[in-house]
Amino acid sequence: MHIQHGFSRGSVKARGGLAGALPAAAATFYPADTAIYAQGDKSGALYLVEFGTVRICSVTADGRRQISAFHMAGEVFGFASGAEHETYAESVDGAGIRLVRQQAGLADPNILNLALQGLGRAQNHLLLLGRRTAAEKLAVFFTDVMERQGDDRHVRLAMPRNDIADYLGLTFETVSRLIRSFKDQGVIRLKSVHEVEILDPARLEDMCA
Amino acid sequence: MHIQHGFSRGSVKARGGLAGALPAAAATFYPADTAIYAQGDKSGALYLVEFGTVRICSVTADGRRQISAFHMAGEVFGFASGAEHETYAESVDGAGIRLVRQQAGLADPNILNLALQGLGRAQNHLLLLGRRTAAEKLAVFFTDVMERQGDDRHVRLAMPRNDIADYLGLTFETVSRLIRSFKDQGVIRLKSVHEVEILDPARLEDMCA
DNA sequence: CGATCAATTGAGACAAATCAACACCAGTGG
DNA sequence: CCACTGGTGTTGATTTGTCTCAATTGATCG
Repeated sequence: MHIQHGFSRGSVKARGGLAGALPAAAATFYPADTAIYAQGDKSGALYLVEFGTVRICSVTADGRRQISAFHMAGEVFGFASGAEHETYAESVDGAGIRLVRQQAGLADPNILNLALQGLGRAQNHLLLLGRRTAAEKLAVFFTDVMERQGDDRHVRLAMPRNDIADYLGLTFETVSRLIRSFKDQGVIRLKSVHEVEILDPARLEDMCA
Repeated sequence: MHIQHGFSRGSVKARGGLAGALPAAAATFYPADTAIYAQGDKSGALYLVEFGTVRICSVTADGRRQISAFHMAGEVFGFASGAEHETYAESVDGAGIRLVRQQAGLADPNILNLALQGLGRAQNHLLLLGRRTAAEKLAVFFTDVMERQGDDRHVRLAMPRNDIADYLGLTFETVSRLIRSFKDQGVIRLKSVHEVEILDPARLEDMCA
């Protein structure tokens, strides 16, 4: 399914301490829109994002998709409760992925912390999906990406509008309209389709409700 | 904040193998609508539901509430990523809670599995909140509770309509109307406000989409 | 420089929320 | 025993946020 390029890189950017003290391993480059693991694949392995962005997806029987998380440089993903993955993971934009652990197993408190971090984020996202308006959703999304990218003035959107929509529980048209609306209100400016400049961070904060 | 009754009970109903091999400890009874832990409380402890139902909640700044999970007999809750709880837990209907672990810590693969189970459920719920219609949400909810209660014909709703609504990302009026609609379609029957009989399980399954 | 896919924009439809009234208890006290 | 009361649930009328459908523009790439 996916093409594995023989790609390797020096050291992991230890962002946020997530990746601390994890063993080194070979890295793989996944071009845009290629699968990292599929639904039904044997679980156990954990992956570290070196660069690029990864999306974790679920789908309903009739094909509606929900993106449960985006993972960026320094973050670990691949957790599964059973023997098989119930979600699937894809590279969004071309991502370097390091295999961190073949058998997520016994006795690593580090792993537990990463799993709990994932759980915390998921709970936060439940609140967003269940109880926030479309505008609030987008404001929270921008704020979140901003913080994770470490720049409090710019947001680089690695993913297409459709992915943002599937992450926020909206349609891509609504996402597009909201971005327009933020622009009209002077909260943001579009440097390009994928580059957002935050003109009024305070106002953006307010919009998170 | 909460009244701790001196309550104790023999053995845990080991439903679904969740509670296997966890050490025994004192149990506490929490009357309906009392707090088990609050947002901001120090985290670390884990709790086992002996009987009754517990809700895990988050709230927005302006008070909108999302219930991220209900926990029933045999299930463990209390996981938190940081030093403090970002969610809060309350007894729904009067619940017996056993403290399972004071310091969720090092090297217990069992704990990791429980956390991963929680993560899996959360991801499932993200799909529900983000991509399912109101009717689908309720159908999934009934199905889920049915399975967890082990009776494929009856659902006992320990929680009020408002809690169901906050769990499914709806309003209680909509929940009420949907129940009515299910009844009109002959899918369910209300034995009482809190007791649902599934008349047509196959149809209910279909409604989950 | 077409061709293709992503993004934008508009008009209208619809699902669910909101606002509002009323019914149904269970508990309390007269 | 019955009226009273407050909470929970139901039902109705209406509004509204977001989706759907449709057309157009804009980017990207052989």
